[in-house]
Amino acid sequence: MISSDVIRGYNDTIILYLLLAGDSYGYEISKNIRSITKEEYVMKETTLYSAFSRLEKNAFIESYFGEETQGKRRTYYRITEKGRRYYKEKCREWELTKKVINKFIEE
Amino acid sequence: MISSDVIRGYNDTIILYLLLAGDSYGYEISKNIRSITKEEYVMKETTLYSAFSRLEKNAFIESYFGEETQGKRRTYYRITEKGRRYYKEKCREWELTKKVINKFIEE
DNA sequence: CTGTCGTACTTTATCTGTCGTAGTAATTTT
DNA sequence: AAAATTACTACGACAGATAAAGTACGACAG
Repeated sequence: MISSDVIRGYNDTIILYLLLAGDSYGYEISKNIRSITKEEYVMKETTLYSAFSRLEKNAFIESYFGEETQGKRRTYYRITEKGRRYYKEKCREWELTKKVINKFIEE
Repeated sequence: MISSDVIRGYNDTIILYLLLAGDSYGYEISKNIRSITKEEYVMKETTLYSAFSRLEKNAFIESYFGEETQGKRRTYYRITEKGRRYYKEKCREWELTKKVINKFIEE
């Protein structure tokens, strides 16, 4: 099991990555994370939705309502230019973080 | 700069790693982290000392007073068997975490 | 036609770890 | 004599994760 304290700080990055491939909404993103990681990481609902509002507040994503005429209305999210830049920054940071933590890990 | 949210959850592991090499105390551990990471990661004092008390509460480390006859008295820490097991567990977790996060990172 | 399951999301409240600020205390360097 | 270094403690604030519960709609089984 992966402790949430580790991925904390990368949940936003994970969401942005999935939005790079196209607009999406909560439930779909959640399912994509599960399938991509083969259930090794499952983002909790509340974590996901609170990440959305944080990302939107920071203008890394924008939201709009879907056109579904049936079922519950979806809130779609689109990554912004600022979001793309942030994502790239986090990718660079990740490479550094890996190097740093690796120094304290024995295989 | 490495954001603390990323390493959060590995601070304990970093401390345990350094204690594997022998008993030590706050200030020394702090300096060792700086030098090992070439200042790329600097653990804040308060973070460090609060990690000590958490680790001790969980019986991953034990403390004892140093014998210095001068200077401020040091609190030394020793890793326990339970601490060693926890450390190994975190190492395995780290390998999995790397794999998971890497799936969402573009170089 | 009722209950359950799957989809999709919201609200509230709590917990944990980090960190800013400040203070204590002794020694060493300038 | 002042400033820097060593070594640690106390307090309070904050952010992100999460548990629990609820809302809302459609589909499908019995």
